[in-house]
Amino acid sequence: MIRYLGPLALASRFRRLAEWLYKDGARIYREQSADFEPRWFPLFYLLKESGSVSVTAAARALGFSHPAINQIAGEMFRRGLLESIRDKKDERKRLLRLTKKGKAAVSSLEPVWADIEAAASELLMEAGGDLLAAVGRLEDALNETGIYERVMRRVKTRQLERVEITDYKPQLKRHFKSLNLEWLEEYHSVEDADERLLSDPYGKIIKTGGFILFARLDGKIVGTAALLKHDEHVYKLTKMAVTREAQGRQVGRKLALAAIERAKNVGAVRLVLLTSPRLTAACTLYHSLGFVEMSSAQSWAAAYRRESIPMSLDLKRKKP
Amino acid sequence: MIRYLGPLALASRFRRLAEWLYKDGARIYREQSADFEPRWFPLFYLLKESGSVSVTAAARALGFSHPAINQIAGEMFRRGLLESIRDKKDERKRLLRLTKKGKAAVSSLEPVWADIEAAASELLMEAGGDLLAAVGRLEDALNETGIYERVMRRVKTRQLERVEITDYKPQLKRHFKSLNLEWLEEYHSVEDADERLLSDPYGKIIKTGGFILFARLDGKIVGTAALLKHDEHVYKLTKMAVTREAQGRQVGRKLALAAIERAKNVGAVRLVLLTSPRLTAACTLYHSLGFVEMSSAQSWAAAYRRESIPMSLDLKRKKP
DNA sequence: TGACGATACGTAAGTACTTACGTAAATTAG
DNA sequence: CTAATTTACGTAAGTACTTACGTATCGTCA
Repeated sequence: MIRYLGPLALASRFRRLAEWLYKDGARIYREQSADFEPRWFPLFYLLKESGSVSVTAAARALGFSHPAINQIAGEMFRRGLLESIRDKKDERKRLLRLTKKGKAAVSSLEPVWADIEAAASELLMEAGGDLLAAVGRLEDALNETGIYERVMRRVKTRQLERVEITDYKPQLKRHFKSLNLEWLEEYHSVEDADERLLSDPYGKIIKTGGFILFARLDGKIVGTAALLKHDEHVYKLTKMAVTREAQGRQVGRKLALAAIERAKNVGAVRLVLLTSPRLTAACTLYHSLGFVEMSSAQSWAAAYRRESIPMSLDLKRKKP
Repeated sequence: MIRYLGPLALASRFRRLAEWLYKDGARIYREQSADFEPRWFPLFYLLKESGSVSVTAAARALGFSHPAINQIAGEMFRRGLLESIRDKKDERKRLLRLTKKGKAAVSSLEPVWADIEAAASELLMEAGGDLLAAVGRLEDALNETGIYERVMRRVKTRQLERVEITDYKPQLKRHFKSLNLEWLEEYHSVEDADERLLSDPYGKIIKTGGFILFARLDGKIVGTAALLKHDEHVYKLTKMAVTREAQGRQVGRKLALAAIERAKNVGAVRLVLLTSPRLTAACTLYHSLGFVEMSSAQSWAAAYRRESIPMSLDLKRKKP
């Protein structure tokens, strides 16, 4: 039985429950020789209570898409239960309301509705645990944070844990160059300044008091990042590159987190970087880590045309 | 909000919950660049656990229709995740099982499943009230007695209450004849014996110690039944007729119940009747009231060819 | 053993929604 | 006051199932 699959199969079970309820509802109306479909009920009830409602207003109120309301309204119109008039104040709107026949149908349907309601209540009582309230709370919880966000949070921490960070070693030098070239070739042209720096990472970065970090995933080097020493208190995060296949696996985040940690450990109070608004993923990452854009202060400004947004992170302040 | 509609809109709410879960599931797999649909999960999981399963066996196990399994299996086959072989022992059966690629996919999917499961558990925890168990009990309750049966039970008692029973009065004489003629003309030809009895109900039925009852629905006479006195202890229920428009509204049941009550009150110990197997609704009614078929005892046997099944109710015995 | 209903499967079409997209009216921006 | 954007609605097509139905194979009973 599907029940053993636990929460994973909840969706299927909910769907099946809905189907049972609909099917039995249809059978009940048919047996009562009432020309009425269970799926009409929400709109029918809304119109009974509210008088006249526009298509999208009904959709919002009932939690359906507007074409669904359109289709249901169409069927009810064909049965003569519903009519529509253009809204005088807003010619786009079509106000739906029950016809005389529709209102008459209410009184013959109401006892059946009452019976269905009573039967459903009995059923919920048997199920116990105040199912209705629990479902309400489930909807609230989902509204606040969807399944997607909840799962992704877990996926990301798991991925983050899979990434290993290692320091610069001479035999990793080639990766520093190749990863950055891969990135440069995709987004820009490779310039002389790039070429010089990438060919001598030790001399240009580490010897001047900076650091180079590498990220390893499943034993393979998939990303790198450099910390360039600007002065005693300020380091610059630069030359961050993650290979295409490993993107979206939190490699960049792990590198950035490691860089921040390292900067703190060597007594830095501020971390700066340059990025481009075109690199939305990077910008989102930096923002989420606490970096803020610096509108002024161009003293250490762009060495390359492509880098247009300077960002800065205060290492002394706690994260909000 | 739809929530105000209470249990009546439960079906819609379940459906929407299912949709949310599916949609977010799809998004998660997509983002993980896993070529996997949430709807495959139940079959995939079943095959992972059970090795190889036939189409209908899978459908039964998962609670889907077999075409659903067929379609899902088709998609998984096209992706190379699933293969099928004919069952050697039963050439009709097609055994589904995961391919090498499918089994390989399991290991990459399992961590994601674990994350989804954890997120779902968290969600259920937030919803509280042990929703999963409550849903299980709801399914059990529905399996035992469907919504349809539960509602119809209520509908029927309500309808039963709406029917009023009155005794014979001269001004109702014409209804006794017209109701029975309507019935006779639909199911048989009208014979002389019918004609004579229907034209003189007082003389033929009441003067000989019997009774005639009428059923009134919304002020209109819609049904009738007669109790013919056979001897001091045995009465015969006959000439039961309900007009077409009022059928299915418990008029016959109310008449029969009133007749039983009346027979008891005048000291009868047994009620007999003749019916035809063709009249399934009538047979069901009589059975449900406790009448049993008499295979022997033809002493008071059929006066009319059309009535072939004699039935009898012991008025002294309590209902089982 | 040969006709018979039962079972397994495939295919087609229906259902109750959805997303996607196009048009017209209303609102806002410049 | 015109242009651009937003909103309301209708239509088309997709989705994830279902029911309905046709065909092939299987047990079984006279």
